[in-house]
Parts: sequence; C-alpha cells; structure tokens
Amino acid sequence: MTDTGGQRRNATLADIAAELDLHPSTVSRALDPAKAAMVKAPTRRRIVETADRLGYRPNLAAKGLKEGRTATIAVIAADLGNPWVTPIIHGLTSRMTSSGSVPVIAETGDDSSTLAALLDHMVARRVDAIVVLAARRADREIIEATSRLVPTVVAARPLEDIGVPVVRERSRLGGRLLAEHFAELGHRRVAQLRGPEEVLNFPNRAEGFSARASEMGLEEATPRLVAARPTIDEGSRLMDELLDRGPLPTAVFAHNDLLAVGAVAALRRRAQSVPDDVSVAGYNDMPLTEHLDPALTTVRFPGWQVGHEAATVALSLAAGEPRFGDVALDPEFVPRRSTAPPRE
Amino acid sequence: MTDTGGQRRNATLADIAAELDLHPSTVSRALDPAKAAMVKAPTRRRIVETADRLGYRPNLAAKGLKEGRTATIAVIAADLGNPWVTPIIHGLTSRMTSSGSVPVIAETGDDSSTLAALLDHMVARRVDAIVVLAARRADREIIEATSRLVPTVVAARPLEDIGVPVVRERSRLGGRLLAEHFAELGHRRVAQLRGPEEVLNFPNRAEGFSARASEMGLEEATPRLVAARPTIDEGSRLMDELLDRGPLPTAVFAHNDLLAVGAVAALRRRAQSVPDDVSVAGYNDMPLTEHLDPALTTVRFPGWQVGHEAATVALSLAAGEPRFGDVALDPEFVPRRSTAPPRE
DNA sequence: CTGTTAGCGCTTTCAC
DNA sequence: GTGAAAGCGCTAACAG
Repeated sequence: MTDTGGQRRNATLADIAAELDLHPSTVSRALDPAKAAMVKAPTRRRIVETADRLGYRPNLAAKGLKEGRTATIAVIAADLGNPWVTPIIHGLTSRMTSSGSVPVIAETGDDSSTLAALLDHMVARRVDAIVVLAARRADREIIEATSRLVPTVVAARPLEDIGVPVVRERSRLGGRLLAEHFAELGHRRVAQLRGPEEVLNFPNRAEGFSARASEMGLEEATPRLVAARPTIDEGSRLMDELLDRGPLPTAVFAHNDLLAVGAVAALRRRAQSVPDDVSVAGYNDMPLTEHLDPALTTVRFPGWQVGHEAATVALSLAAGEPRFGDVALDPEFVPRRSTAPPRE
Repeated sequence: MTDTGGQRRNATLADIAAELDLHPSTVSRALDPAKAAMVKAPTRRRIVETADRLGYRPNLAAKGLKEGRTATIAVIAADLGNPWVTPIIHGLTSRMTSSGSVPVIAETGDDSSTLAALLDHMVARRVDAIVVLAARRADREIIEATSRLVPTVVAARPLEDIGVPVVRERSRLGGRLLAEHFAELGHRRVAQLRGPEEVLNFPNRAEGFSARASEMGLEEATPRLVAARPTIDEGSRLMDELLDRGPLPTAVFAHNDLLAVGAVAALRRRAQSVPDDVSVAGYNDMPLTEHLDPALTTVRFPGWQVGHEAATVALSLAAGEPRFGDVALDPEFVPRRSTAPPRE
C-alpha cells in the first residue's frame, strides 16, 4: 500500500535554462548531439551537468509536434496469438530499432471494422508509417484511403491492385511445391483444407497447388473445405468433415500449420495414423513445427525477412523517398515426417 | 515506381475554422463529444460537415502535449520470439484497447543495457505507464528509478523488494507441483535443467521443486545445470551434459517448455525414449505444447491473466489511483505424455 | 556563440 | 454561444 513516490513533473529545457540563467534554445542546442558544437564547451558542460541533476528527459511528444514526425511506426496484426506472426514482428522490430524508430503494435482480431478504427487511430497519432499485416480483401479501399494520409505498406498478407507497396511471399510457388511433393511420393488423390478466402495468401496457395496438381495428374477430392479462421479448431472441424464425406484422400494440404495441427488431431481421434494412413502438410513453418507430433512437413514462410523488408520499405517511405516496386520473397519446401508415400 | 499520392498535410482545427469564419476553439468544442453541447446545433453541423470534407484528423501528439497524457502504454518484453510471451501480450492488449490505450511493444533481447535504453526512451515519449515483462535481478534499480518518472509495473518476471507493483505467478507452487508429480509416479532420482538465475521465476521454481522433492524423499542429481538463456538449444546442451556426466536420473524438470523441448531432442539423439527411459516435464504450457512429440507434461503459466492484470494495474496507476498490493496468480499442473513411472 | 521570436495543433480559462 | 489569449515543450530561423 505504499505510494509510488514523489511528484512526477519532469524537468523541461526551460527549467534548466532558468537554473543557469540561459535561454532554452541554448540548452536545446547543447543537448542535441548534432548541434552541441555550437555551444561553448564550458557552458555545455554546465548544461549537461544540471540536466543530469534535474533528471531532465526530453519530451518526444513536443519534439514530434514541432518536427512533424514521431519516430513511431504502427504495426497492425490480425492475431498475436498466432505464432506465425512472431517472426514477422521480430523482423520488423529488429529493422526499426536499428534506425531509432519504435513500433506500435495493435491487433484487429481479423475484423475489418476494428482495422478501420485502428488505422484511424494511427493516423491521429501521426505515426511516421503504418505496416498492415492484417489485410483482408475487403480492406483495400480503407487502406488506400489511409495511405493518402500516412505512408502505408501492406505486408505478409498481400492485396492485389492496391496503390501501396506490398511485401509478400510467393504463395503460388509454395502451393506448387507441395503439389509436387505429394505427386513425387506417389499420391493420386489429394485434398486441401483452405484458409479464409478473404486472406489472399490462402487462395493463392490453393491456386498454385491445384494448378501443379492437375499438371501432375493428381485428383482433388471434391468437398470444398474452407476454414472460417486459420486456427487449430477449424483444422479439426474441416478434417472431420472430410472424414465424414469420404472417400478419404491419401494426402492433405492444410493452408497453414495451425490448420494442419488441428487436422492431425482430428485424424488421431478417428484412429487414423499420420502419415501412414493420411499424409498431412502444413504451411508457414511457424516456430516449433519441427517438434510437433509428427514433425510437420511444411513450407517455410519467410516471416523474419518479410518483416525486415516491410520495415525497410516503411522507413524509406517515411523518409519521403519515392515508392519502389513490391517485394516478393520465396518460400521454401521443408520435408519432415508428416508426409510419406501412400500405403498400398 | 508510381508515387504514393498527393500532398499529405493534414487539415487542422484552424483550417476548418478559417473555412467557416469561426474560431479554432469553437471548432475544438464542436468536435469534442463531451463539449459538443456548448455549440449551437447548426454551427456544429456545419463544422462536422467541413471537418469531414477536409478529411480532418485530430492530432493526438498535440492533444497529448496539451493534456500531459498520451493514451499509450509501453510494454517491454525480453524476446518476442519466445511463444511464452504471446498470451501475456494478448492479455495486455485486450485489456488496454478496451480502455482506449494503445500498447507500444519493444524488446530487450534479455540485455540489461537495452532495457535501460528502452526505459529511457519510453520516459521520453511520456507514455502513461510502463509494463516490464523483461525484468532481470540486476534491473531492479533502473526500474525503480524509472518508476519515479512514469508509473511502472513489473509483470510475468517478478523482482523482489522492489518499490513498484508486481504481477506474477506463484513459481514456487509450480515447482512443488512437479516434484509431487514425480514422487507420485515413483521416481527417486530426479534432476533440474535450470533457467538463468537472473530471471527470478527460475530460481523460485527450483526452490519450490527442491523443497518439495526433499520432503518427499527424492534425490536430486548433482551437477548444477544452468542455462544461459531459456531456449531450445540450451535445453539440448544441458541435457547432453547431464547424459555425459551420468548416472542419469529417471525424471527431469526443465524450467520452461523450450528447455524441455531441447532436452527431449537431445535424449532422442542418444536413443533414449521419453517417457520410457526418462520423464521430462516443462513449464509454462506455452501454445502448442499439447501437440508436441511427446505432448509435454507441464505447469500452466497464467499468461493471459498476468497480462490482463498487469494492464489493469498499469491503467489504474496511470489514472493516478494509489498503488495497491501485488498480484500473484496460481499456476496449474497439466499432466501429459512426457512423464510416466520409471521403468524398472 | 547566445538570445529573441515564432509556432507546431490543440485545449482551456476568461471575456463578451 | 462564441471569441481572444495563453501555453503545453520543443526547435528553427534570424539577429546580434
């Protein structure tokens, strides 16, 4: 029940100036590394010393108001509970802090009106740039409108025909890699557990997979299974549906690792073995997939790099540099133990 | 290579006022829900309408400077790549956004000087409060000093004898639960893979475990194995050391799930089966542990609740309410398949 | 080298 | 009901 301590009013430049009978602007100069040379060494020393003594901390809000920039970049994710985003955010923060900016992270819960509210808020904060990791198809217009006020980049989840820079993976390529893998293992009858169509990565993965599958003579199981959200529970639900509607394919491509984990769990509950009865592949190679039971065959989503590139683009836009083209990074096939030749 | 669009100067209250031949303060009132009633309805309507037309967005930096608050709360984590933090941050953001504040998330890389720099930065930003999730023993003083400038709460990783509110789990209880579990399974010879002593959760877990173990007549293996960081790699390294120094205990308590995952991997590489040859328990019940191979026996760290409580405390401190006592939440034992009776 | 002046965009007395 | 004036803390001309 103790109190948190004395009065909290912070010292200002004016306080230091008054103490030393100087002008605030002199103090400002002395404390700005770039301009410290303009101040005579002894005065500067006195200034630094009293600044220390008074516990002076610059007020970045005031500085930002004056300079029109905030050294802040907004990062808007769909769901921080999805381990997939961690490497992306990691890549973002690593690039940003190395340039003195700080990320402000927020979460939409994959809801478009929440996204709209957050964009509005970030504009009001006058962040230097916004990185949207939570884009859904329906969000194109609101994001474009925002980009007219604050430099904006769309990353990780791409959007088509949008007037802002996009940093993405080549999702179609990832889908193709898995179709090839299934074909090479000898599978003939395959299925997809689709992520939400609103998130373009998923239809793109589906498209690449289907195209390559048909090139290689694979047959796709009929029921079109689309998850409402890319979660473990939805993976189980879709797999249950696939099992109920039979005939069961011998290999299943789940559009992300969480869906795959749910699918494996559902198969286990029905006493189906993975990969002996059914092969299951995921997508993303999120942290820990390698230690799952069974270790998941997947496609590595280049999350850290996507984050890093997105930050680079955002920072250059914030600095007023002209926009350059989109960035597309290659995913990489990662074979592990959840896929095997079909049992015959 | 297209440009990102026209000029980006945002409309201000003064712009709207000029357009309508009114005074900025009138416009300010009309646009503030709490004061809108002070403005005659027709004028207010005209104001709202031109605000819309000009695409007016309030400038929160200016508002913050004037009001002395920023509607921002800093959250400082050690390592965003550790899945353990995700639920904590989730709990934090969920509580904060429901109160109109926005979290600013940063990461120390578990380095004390980075923490010091970040605290300094957050003070400079005049965030309304700071939540430190990255506290190490050595950071006590710097955190206390910070708390004299900005309301600060320490969460998830506690600190002892510190003059700021702490939100934590009961780590000793968690350790006791696992010692009991091992004893009940019939183990006699057990070991710990310790997390860094600088992070108090770990010595606390160790203490609870050792105390209860000796009460129940368990013998602890001798080499004292301490990880430099609580990661998978370090878990493997410690387990290798334990294997090399033999005799092998029949049950191992790794101080977090990542260490446990690394330990299991090391055992596998030496052709030891988990749990048949050695039982392994982790701690935290981070996302996905239930789907690991084998599903990990662990203790659930109440991450979401810790985050939620920490945010509650931070917000009340920011609102100037007096500090109340610390919060301690109970962890919960979660038996799964990585522990079993010793083979005899 | 240092002081003066002005203003970033907003809110808040205090007048009228 | 609305206007006028002042100031949050800082920096950027412009003087001297």
